[in-house]
Amino acid sequence: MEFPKFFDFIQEEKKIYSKWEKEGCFKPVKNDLPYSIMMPPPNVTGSLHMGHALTFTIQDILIRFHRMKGMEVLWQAGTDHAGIATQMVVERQLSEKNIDRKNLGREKFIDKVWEWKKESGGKINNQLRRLGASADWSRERFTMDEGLSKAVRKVFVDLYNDGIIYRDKRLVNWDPKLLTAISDLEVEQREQEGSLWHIKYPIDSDNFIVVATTRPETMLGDSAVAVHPDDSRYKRFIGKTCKLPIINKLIPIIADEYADPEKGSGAVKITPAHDFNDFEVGKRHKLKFINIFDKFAKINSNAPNRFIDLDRFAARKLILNELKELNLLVKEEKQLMVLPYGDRSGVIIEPWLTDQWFCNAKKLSINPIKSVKNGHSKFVPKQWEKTFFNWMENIQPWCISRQLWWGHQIPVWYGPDEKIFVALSEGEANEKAKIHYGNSETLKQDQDVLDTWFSSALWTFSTLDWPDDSYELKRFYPGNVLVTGFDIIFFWVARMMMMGSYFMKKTPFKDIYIHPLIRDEKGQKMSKSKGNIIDPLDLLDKYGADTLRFTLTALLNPGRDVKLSENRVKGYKSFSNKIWNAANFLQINKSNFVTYIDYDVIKLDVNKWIIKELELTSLSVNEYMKKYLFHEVANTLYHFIWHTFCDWYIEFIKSDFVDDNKSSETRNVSGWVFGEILKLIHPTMPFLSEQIWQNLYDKNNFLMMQKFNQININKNFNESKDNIQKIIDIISSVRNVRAELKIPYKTKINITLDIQNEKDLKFIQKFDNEIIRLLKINEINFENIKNQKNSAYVVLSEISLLIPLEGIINTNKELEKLHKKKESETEKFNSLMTKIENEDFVQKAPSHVIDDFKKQAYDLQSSIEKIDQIINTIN
RNA sequence: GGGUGCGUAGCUCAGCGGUAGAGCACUGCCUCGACAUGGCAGGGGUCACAGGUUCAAAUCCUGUCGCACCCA
Repeated sequence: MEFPKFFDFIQEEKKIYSKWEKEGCFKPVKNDLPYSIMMPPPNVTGSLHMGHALTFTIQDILIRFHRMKGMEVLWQAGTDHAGIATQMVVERQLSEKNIDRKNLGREKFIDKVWEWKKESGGKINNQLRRLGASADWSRERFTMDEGLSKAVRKVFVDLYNDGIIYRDKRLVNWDPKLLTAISDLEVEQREQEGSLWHIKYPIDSDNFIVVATTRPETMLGDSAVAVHPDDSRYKRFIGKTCKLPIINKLIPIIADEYADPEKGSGAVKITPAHDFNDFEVGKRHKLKFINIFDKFAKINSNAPNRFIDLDRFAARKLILNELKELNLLVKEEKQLMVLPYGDRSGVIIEPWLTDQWFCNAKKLSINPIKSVKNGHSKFVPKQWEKTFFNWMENIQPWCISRQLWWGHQIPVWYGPDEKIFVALSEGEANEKAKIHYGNSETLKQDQDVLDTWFSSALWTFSTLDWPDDSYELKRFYPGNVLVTGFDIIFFWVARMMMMGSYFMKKTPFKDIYIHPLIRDEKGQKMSKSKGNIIDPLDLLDKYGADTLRFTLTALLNPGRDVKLSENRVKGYKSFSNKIWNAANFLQINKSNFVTYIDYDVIKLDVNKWIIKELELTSLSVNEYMKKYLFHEVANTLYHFIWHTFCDWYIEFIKSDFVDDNKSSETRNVSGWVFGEILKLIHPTMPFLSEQIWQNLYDKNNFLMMQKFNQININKNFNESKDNIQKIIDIISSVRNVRAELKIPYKTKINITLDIQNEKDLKFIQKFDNEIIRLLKINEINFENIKNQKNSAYVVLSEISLLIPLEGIINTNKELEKLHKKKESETEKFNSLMTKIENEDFVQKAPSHVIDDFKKQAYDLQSSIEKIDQIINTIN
């Protein structure tokens, strides 16, 4: 068979993926042990970025790995409906056709959104396919699906009946552009330069109090001035009133610890309806809540006429001008401050007093906190627990209503007298109303929708058909692990844990693996404005999915951000190529691509050795997978495949293929070991490995559906492993001498090996042909090293090696080297001996350390003695 | 201001009580029938600094300096 020179990933990846999908490889296969990951649903408007590439690569590695361990694996896929983002996208499209959402009406608008979704929503799912994600697309869910919507309504009704959801008038983060409340998490705190204005509030004809504020326009809604109770400057004013300029009404001067004597003037104006801190102060002191903004953040009719309808920034200008004229503006200080911006709209968020639906997150947080504390849910790395506890223990009421059209309309109906009916359906609400009023009344459903995260929080069980009882629900809840970046610990982990533990009585995942963020090569966050974005689709085109996946995996060490540069990806491209070429080599040499071998019939040491190394590698990979140490998985495989298998094993066996006594065993072992390599690398490099498997092993059965072999060597292959290591050491040291002395390979040399140990001698003699071939030397003499001038010497612990260099090289240099080596070994030996002779050490150190030190000292001593002998023979 | 990490080879980082490792980069040699996206070999580090604990510290503790991120 003609083996293509390169893996044509552009052509093959697509073909392989669609074969997998067509054959149903991504669906769970019934088995004893379930394994499930609930894919955190990407936003339906989203498109693949580097963060997605990382998080879904990790998930796919875990999924493929456990599938190949023979578990019943479900990777639940889907997207969320992204209320604000989607509504914005569709609105923008409509406005291009000069259509206003409001003219269209709610129903028609929602139809438009569904149309959009059908055409261009969820393109990220196809991008995930390109990455190789083996999610069960046949079970794909969308948070607006009927089933999931049913779950949303049930959760709302239950939580309302349990008193956890309630209606309240509170300050919310109001987005005056999108005209909706948004959550704390959708508010971005941006640092920028601003001003602190000091303003006089007159007390009487002689006295005034200076307040400092960054938002003078809000003084239209001031209801007090607060000072610290212990602030001696202001103590005498507490309980008095001052005149609020411009409005010209009297407001009280109150004592409250919220006023910070160090900050500004120490006196602070209190605007309870427009600041979160002032809101609390206002409640404590029973102040008036004066709302001065409308929903566009323009001044409303609670302010004097000339301000009405002014935008907040225009109002600020006017107020400052008037204060200046009144001579009440003391000074303006420039300072750095942090302002809240809506992450979708990009405008400054306004704390605004409105009626909203809230969820008592405090109550819901109790069980998740418990289950992390008692270990039912574990954070990996553990340190993230602290962040989680910190957030959960200070959790605020969760505002769940949004003033949007796209989303789950709140299942609440109002009677003519505003009486609330909470029900699973309109019909049920009507029935309740009939009972309440005694006759049919027209009800009006709440116009608001629920926060997207309200439905996403149910993802771990709503996708498994809850509230219906299904096989999948019983089988795959709770999931094994949640994989996510730390930036959404709060979005995902916290909310899903709250809802999961409330409705399913168990937290939704056993492990919570938090991975780092991807940054550019300088460690900067990738962002459009910085122009440092690396597009994963671009990398997929240039290097293929396997290489991108392997790169991400190799760079993924816990606790540190991933600094990615295209050069790193380029580097790992060579690794893909190496694997491809190893396959090519084995194929040329007619390896048997078998999937079973009998360890008991293996005789050759190289074969025992490589199987032993494979076993060790496989054990490490399993250990590292269990601990989510993906960089170790990648490094272990990289080292084993490239250095152990390709650099040494393949080099060793080249001669076996032409040796009738050895070729048959080696063809079996090389083929089998390589198949196991393909299995081990498959979770990280699924396409390349599958392609080689299809070409060489089994056209009819996919690699991705194979099971790992339990490599359980009943015979002891350790001896071969140690012996082959000796051969490797001999070869390396001769190469070293050759390179150091610059002896070209054209110059043929001989070597002499002086091996005292009979067993070693016999073993190494068996390998003389391999050594001669790999070193390109003439011959090996096995004899005691005698006095011989003009030679190079190497001392391995129990083997001495001599290279006669008569006429080839000047040996003075060699002598120098030997002296240097003796010096350094003597130094090491002495430092060991001081330790061994130290009584404290002998008494306190564990015995295995002492033994180890003694052995090291012994080895050094015999090595030094040998060096001495050789030096003597030369002299 | 509060919190969480991090300062180890030129770069990116492992190691986290027993005397320093990897990948890349660099240097030299090599077209030898798998692979130049390659092979062989090599140079390079008082493990930020200062104290302390210990028989033993890159590793644990305290402090200092520097950097990053999160929350006010």
